[in-house]
Amino acid sequence: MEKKYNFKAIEEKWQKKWEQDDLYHVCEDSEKPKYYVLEMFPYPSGNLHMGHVRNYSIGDVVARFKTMNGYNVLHPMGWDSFGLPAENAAIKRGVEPAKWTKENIANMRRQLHSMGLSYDWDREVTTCLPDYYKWTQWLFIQLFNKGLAYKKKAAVNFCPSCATVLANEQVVDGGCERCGTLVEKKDLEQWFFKTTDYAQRLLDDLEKLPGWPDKVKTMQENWIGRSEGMEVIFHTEQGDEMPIFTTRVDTIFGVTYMVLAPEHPLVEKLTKGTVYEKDVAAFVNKVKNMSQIDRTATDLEKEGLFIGAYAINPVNGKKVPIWITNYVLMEYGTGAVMGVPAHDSRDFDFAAKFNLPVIEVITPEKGVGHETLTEVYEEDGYLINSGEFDCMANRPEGMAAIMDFIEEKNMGKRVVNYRLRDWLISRQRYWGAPIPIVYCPKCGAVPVPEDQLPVLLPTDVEFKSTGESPLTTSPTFGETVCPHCGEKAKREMDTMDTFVCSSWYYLRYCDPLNKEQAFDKKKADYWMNVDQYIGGVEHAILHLMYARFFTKVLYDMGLVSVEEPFANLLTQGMVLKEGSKMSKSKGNVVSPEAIIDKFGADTARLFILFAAPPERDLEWNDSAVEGCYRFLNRVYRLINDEADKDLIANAQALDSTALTKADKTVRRAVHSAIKRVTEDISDRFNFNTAISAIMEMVNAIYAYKNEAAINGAVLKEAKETLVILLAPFAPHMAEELWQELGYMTSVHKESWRTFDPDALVLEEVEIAIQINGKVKDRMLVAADLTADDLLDLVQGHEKFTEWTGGKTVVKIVPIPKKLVNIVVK
RNA sequence: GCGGGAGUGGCGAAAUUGGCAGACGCACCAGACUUAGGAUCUGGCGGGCAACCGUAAGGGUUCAAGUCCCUUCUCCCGCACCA
Repeated sequence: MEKKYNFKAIEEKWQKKWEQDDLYHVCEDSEKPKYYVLEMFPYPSGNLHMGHVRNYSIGDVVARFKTMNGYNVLHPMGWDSFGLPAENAAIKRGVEPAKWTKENIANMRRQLHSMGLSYDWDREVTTCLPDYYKWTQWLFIQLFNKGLAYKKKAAVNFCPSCATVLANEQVVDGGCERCGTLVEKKDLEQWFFKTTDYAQRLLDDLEKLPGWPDKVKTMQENWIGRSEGMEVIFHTEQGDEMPIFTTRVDTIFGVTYMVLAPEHPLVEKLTKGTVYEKDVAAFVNKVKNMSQIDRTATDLEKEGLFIGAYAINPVNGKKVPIWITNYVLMEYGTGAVMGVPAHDSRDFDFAAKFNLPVIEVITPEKGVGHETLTEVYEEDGYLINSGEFDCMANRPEGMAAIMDFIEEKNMGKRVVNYRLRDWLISRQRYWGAPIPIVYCPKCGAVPVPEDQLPVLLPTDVEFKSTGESPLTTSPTFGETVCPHCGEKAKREMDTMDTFVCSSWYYLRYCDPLNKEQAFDKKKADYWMNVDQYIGGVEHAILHLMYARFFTKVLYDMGLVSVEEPFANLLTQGMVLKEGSKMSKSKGNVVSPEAIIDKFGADTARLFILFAAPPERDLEWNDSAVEGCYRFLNRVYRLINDEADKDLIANAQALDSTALTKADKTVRRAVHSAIKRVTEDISDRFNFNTAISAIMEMVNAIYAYKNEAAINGAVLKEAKETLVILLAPFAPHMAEELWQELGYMTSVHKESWRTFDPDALVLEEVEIAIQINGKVKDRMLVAADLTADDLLDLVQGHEKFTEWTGGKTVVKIVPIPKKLVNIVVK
């Protein structure tokens, strides 16, 4: 009776055994090269989805492959477990966030176990547990002490009806998601990290990351948004300084008006007590209450209002009106802009709408201006109407000359501006790491001393549907004493953005149980940086930028020795069904648990790796999953074939000088599979082609078994190689079959095989005979023929005139092992 | 609008350095075994009767183009008035 592939029994058996043997536990080991492979840790929403399965399958192949190649591999897993969903569950279902999160983690951990992943679970990290967030708080204090954490007023979304702060995601069409009331902007004191201090380094060091996709680097580059320009100080008629930022100072003689952001402090000052005051205030109010999204939408109608004041252009003393508009942002530059309608399309539209004058200062032809400019001119050319700078090329000479002029006269200076803003980390929420700050009436904002950490989240809180932070409902949390002077003091009520927790977890994995420090530097030095980071592209900007920022800050403090956390980054594509992302609302979700139950984890893993290369989106296909299941069955039957047992048991050492043609053919398949799988995993992460190489090898072994004479040594080599190559992809099946082949040790501790180049050598190859690039014939020739040999062979061939059809031969191009192209006329 | 990526059989895809397009798999078709087949095995499978034609469309370079260059189109992702 043939053995049946009982995946359930096999997978459970080996998962249990691996756990008992602590097979995936690692320590620092100076004898071996280290390799740190990391998948982005999940938010414990309750259930694994296919995106997770894909992410962890990829990571697991890399981890197992590197282990088999002699590396000491760190492959950890944990939980990004603070965040809003837990709090919402508390409000909706009355279950405490801690309990809800814990149960979700338990369930997802069980699901991860059922996938047979090679994690060192002794290093599990959970960001919502005090032994982790203690160090998140400690890190906050380090940043605070370095002046990198500071407080300032910032606008938040506020629902006046619910009297609560809303996250951006809770604002729907400008209204509160709960009650629909129009959301207002409210200024609150909030904590920030000074990411802007690191803008230039975050930008420059992208060049040190050749192992990152260009796409991600470009996204980060754009997000940092460096631009070089000038800050020029205009003055109002009344003498107030009004600095502006421009990248086009070459057009400064063309200024015909100025624009301020509605929030600009000068707006109120300049209009107070004038006839413009009321209208301006109304305009400002209207713009302020627009959501950030609406406000920055490109199709937003440009609105503007003259505020009754004038500014003086420092370069020519010209008096120009000051306006306010909805498209100038207070957060970028200085919140004030010069309007040059002739050479900026936005300014051109604005001037046209409000009938403002246009002065041409750049022309395509030297010294020749237009009577009137009917359309914006944004190209380069020659300066005109620009005083002493006339007739210069606007760039680069004109630009440089005007910059020098302005700096000489102290009217402004060259500056670099970034779009990157400081990172707002305050959340008016409960389920996050409390910000470890105490407000003392005497001493001000005082960090909680290290020996008093962690600042624990209180449990005596209420979860109300009004949306106010539950932390504020605790009768015990807020009141404390000042660590400095011992007087009564109040605790900070805000918690940290969960992105703070996930900005350093890769370091905690290096030393997860440390009670004395966030991590031991020696251990971090051993493991860091992460050799391969794998995750969804949706984290391309925020998470990856914050993690890079943290690493740089810690580097500057001497706590780590690397300046970049992730040497190589793989961004995986989405898992789709019927062309769109799996989602509950679309009802096209395929549950990993159901698939594992029906076909086993090995099949699920194999399919998800085989169906597409990892960066590309992957279309789920039920029958293709069955195909992978059939393939594993085929492998199972092949290795278990009773007929081969004696042959393999009695096999002599492989004698490569005494092989039949069939022996050589199957060995070629085996060794080229080793070559291809090795290269596909290590150089390209193309697991799909690696798997197809294994499939071809299986086909070749089956073909070999039909031969009259089978060499036991060759068959043994083939079967063992197959199991080893399959081990990273289908770990349970490989382990089972390795045992079936008579081994008592784990296949996952086995050494990866190297291919024998001699086994790849072909004696004969089929080449194509082309006429003018079209294949006319094929012939079998010795593989070692040189180009000259080929030329002779073809020219002297009996079919030569048949091929050429009697036409004139212009030339013959022989390509060894490939083809011969005969060019005729 | 700007930036990035993609477009190859009925489908997922492969072609790694310019060298025989479609490996591998799914679906489908035929056959074998079988009481039976949604198991397994064997064979076929881009289009066309053929000469030939085929990698989004058009042009170019080359002995040779899916691959290089130019033009255009479509789709996906990111950013979105950044002065």
